[in-house]
Amino acid sequence: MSRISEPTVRRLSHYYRVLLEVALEGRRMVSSQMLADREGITSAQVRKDLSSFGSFGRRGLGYPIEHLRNEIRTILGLDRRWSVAMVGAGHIGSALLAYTGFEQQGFDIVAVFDSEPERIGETIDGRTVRPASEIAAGEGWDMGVIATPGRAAQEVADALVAAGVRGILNFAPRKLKVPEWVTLRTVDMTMEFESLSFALTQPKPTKRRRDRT
Amino acid sequence: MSRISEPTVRRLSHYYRVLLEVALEGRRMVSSQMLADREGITSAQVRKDLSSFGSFGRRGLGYPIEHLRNEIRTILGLDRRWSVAMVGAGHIGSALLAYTGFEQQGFDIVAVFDSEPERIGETIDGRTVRPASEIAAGEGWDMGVIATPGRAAQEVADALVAAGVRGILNFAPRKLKVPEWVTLRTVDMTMEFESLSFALTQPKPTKRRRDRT
DNA sequence: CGCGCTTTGTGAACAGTTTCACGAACCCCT
DNA sequence: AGGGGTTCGTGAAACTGTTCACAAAGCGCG
Repeated sequence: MSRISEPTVRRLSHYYRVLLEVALEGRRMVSSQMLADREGITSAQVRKDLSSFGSFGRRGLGYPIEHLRNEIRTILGLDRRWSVAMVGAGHIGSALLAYTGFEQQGFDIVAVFDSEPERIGETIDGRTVRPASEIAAGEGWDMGVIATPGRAAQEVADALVAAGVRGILNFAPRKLKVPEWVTLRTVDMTMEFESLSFALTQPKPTKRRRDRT
Repeated sequence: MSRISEPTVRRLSHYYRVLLEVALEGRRMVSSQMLADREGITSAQVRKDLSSFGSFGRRGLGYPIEHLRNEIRTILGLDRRWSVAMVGAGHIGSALLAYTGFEQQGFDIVAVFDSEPERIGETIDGRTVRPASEIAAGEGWDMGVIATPGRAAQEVADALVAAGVRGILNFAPRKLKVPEWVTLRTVDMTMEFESLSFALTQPKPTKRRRDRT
């Protein structure tokens, strides 16, 4: 019942998906061992994670899939819808807009902005691209996604903060500064490549830790 | 001079970029404090990171930018080119193909595969899309990128392993199993959204740790 | 009902990472 | 050449996260 750590949260996302899978297989209960196997982690880890927000399992039986899934949904805040502003309608932005998975999870991308004059007014997957200057006015978005080139990222982040978002997902290869009440997550694909490059460069088959995701 | 930990490697990527920035500002030396400020971390962290692969700094002066940058380039394996196979020519795959930043860092996406018959033969940014069945034959790629729907991901990963890649960057929202000699990195955007959603759901302004990237 | 089997929940040990704190090295100025 | 100011390198301490190991709970079956 203690604080839920960041690594635990990330694993909860996985459990949430695996639980759907095993539910579809017709099961009602699932053991920590089975979850662990599908995740490539230890069963102790699973139990510790799940125990951090309550005792749902039954000894000798495992965890009730439906109930556990509902709990996780609540913990992760997936029992509501989130309104999201997307900034940057270039390659990455469009790709994200086209992906329907976010909407299925409750993330509605309700506005799209770009600073390229020629893209303004264009329609992408049903949303009209608007000028970046309109961001700061804000329309009650919960989160913003930054999919612009690196040089514009900080400026956009500032505008999103001004617009009142409380969370930002940044795909630009830049460290951004945001006030402490705004949560920032950065996905830096170049860094991922470099991390791979490092691992492949290591002379010894370096004690290669399991994928940290 | 000890082992370089994964968190350190990720920060090295950042230092590498920041070093370019400060070099362009005309400096020759940079202090751990200055690097730390731009990264939003502590100077002690920077020194620990850099000391893990040698002593390059000069007390009282800081680190020589050019030299340090070259060191990091070597450590990260960015002093050579890597050949990369991309699997999945959908939205995400195309977006990655269109991004020129990877090539600039030494990552050459030299082949593109897809399983959709209608996409085979299509040309995306100069590369012709080939059928996924040809992956396993392999052409000496160093790495593979998986940008397919989740259900196809494991199959693709197996093919890439058969093709002899030693690193895989996975964008599909799935845990993949690969042999221990293959390094796997997963970028799961849905999980990033869920992690944000969790942070925004927390009642208290939870002790919100700085962006871990 | 009692025994054997399974599986949870958790304190304790362990491992890995970050921060602290301070001696040593180095520059610059007088 | 000496003193003051800066900054590195690094052992030690603090912290965070993972794994271990085992008592307790619960089922099924004879």
